[in-house]
Amino acid sequence: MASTFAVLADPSRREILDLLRERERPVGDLVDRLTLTQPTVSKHLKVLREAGLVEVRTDAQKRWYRVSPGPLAEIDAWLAPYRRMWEKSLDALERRLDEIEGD
Amino acid sequence: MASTFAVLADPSRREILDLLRERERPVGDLVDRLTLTQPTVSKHLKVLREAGLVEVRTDAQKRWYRVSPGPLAEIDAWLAPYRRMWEKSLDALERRLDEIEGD
DNA sequence: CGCCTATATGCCAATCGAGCTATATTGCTG
DNA sequence: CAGCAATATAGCTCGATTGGCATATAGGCG
Repeated sequence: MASTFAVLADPSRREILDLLRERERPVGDLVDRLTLTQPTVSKHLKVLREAGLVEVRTDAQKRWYRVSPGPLAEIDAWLAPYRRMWEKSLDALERRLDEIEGD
Repeated sequence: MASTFAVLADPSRREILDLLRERERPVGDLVDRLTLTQPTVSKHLKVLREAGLVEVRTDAQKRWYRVSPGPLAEIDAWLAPYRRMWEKSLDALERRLDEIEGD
């Protein structure tokens, strides 16, 4: 998991993931939707691939990329022990709102 | 949320958060537990503070740091739409295991 | 006030990462 | 095979970031 956070730290890569979450896409499709050159997009895809966050399928010259969510599940697991902390805060917020509503 | 991932990308900072998750701690306590110098730890704490991931309480010369989980909840929200993707995979895995068990 | 403790800040060196342009590679098609 | 389309790689630059050492600041204490 070590480097998954580092991979997700880049906004362009998160944007790519968000696009691939909708559907599988070839590289050119991503280039059209981002304000980055094709080589830059390919480089980000390589990083995402090596981190296990996307997978490729070859179809003639096209490479169809799709999300591979495994590492995201590990991030989720890292978050788990913190989750109760903000749930507690949210509960407190809810109670406050209930109080106000009660007035 | 933009930069929260970048802040979490550094392993030292994640380690600091993990230590603070157990309990509130003064800076010197963190320095003792990490292989970093005091100025470096203070610098990481500054980054965490500015990202809203920790809060400080002053007590004479000591500064007690604790986790402030708000930004983590935002990470969790970003993950949400992906969650069904790996839950689906886990479900498939479970079904496979059930099949094997059924043999 | 002088000194000690605890923490923060300034400055520097080294490294890393993102983006670009130019070029290589791979596969189809006439 | 020539040529086009789609993608990948190489090489470069610039800016950001990490970590350390030295030093400043702030708060007790004798």
